[in-house]
Amino acid sequence: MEPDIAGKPAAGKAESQLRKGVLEYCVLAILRDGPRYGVELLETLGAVNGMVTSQGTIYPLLSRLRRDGLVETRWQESPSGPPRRYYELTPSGHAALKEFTAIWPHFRDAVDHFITD
Amino acid sequence: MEPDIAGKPAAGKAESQLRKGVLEYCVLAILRDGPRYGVELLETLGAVNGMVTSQGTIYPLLSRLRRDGLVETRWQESPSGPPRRYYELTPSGHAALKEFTAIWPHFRDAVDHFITD
DNA sequence: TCAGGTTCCATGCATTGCACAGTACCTGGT
DNA sequence: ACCAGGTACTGTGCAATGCATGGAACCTGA
Repeated sequence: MEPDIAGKPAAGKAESQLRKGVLEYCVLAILRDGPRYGVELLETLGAVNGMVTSQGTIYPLLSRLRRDGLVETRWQESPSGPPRRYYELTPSGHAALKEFTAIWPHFRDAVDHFITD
Repeated sequence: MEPDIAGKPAAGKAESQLRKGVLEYCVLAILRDGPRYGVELLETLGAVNGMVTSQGTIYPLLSRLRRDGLVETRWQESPSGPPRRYYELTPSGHAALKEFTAIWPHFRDAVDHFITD
């Protein structure tokens, strides 16, 4: 059992709670640029400050996205290692992402409004 | 049983999930300007686009804040109606708010980075 | 053969927004 | 005096989600 890609064991409580409901759409946004597989998504997320997460988060999340019809998957052999499951946006996934990108600015500005006195 | 202040029964699933972990700090931020009571907080939150919530959300949240020592309360008579419980920040509350205001900009920019291609 | 890295999956817990239901206080009309 | 309606607070139960934990399968290289 290997430790997760993220070196830090866990960020603060606030940061963890912030990800709720946002991580899902960040994944959809990444998939907008083309198909990705699990570990690749982890790396892309971890490259951005404050978005580090772990396999225990990403795989259940991807299962939910698949269950809800927001992504489709296909297996592909890896040049080294076990086969990879590539995730790709469905029309529903595109729609969900579009809906979020419409809501997000309002929400972001609302929080800014309260935080900055 | 009266309906909540918010006219709209419920926003989309995304908007609801967005509030998780943020509402708590918005409340702390409002309390930074001075003591407020429950319904007053509901009105202040509802005045900002995307932050509408209900009593079923705010009162359990306030109970948690009190349990965790982030706020203190005192009862005060109302000019018309039942007595009001006023909430006020403790030093721990100020510290938690300060921690969040330090994290939020990074998180906000991270989401923006993914969303805006 | 076997140790280690890579990739995936499933289970269980804590947190949190919210719907729903209930209690208590005050005011004003009859 | 009585009661309807508004104000304000409280508690319970559910669903969604991040995450820790454990594990299985595949490949490479010593």
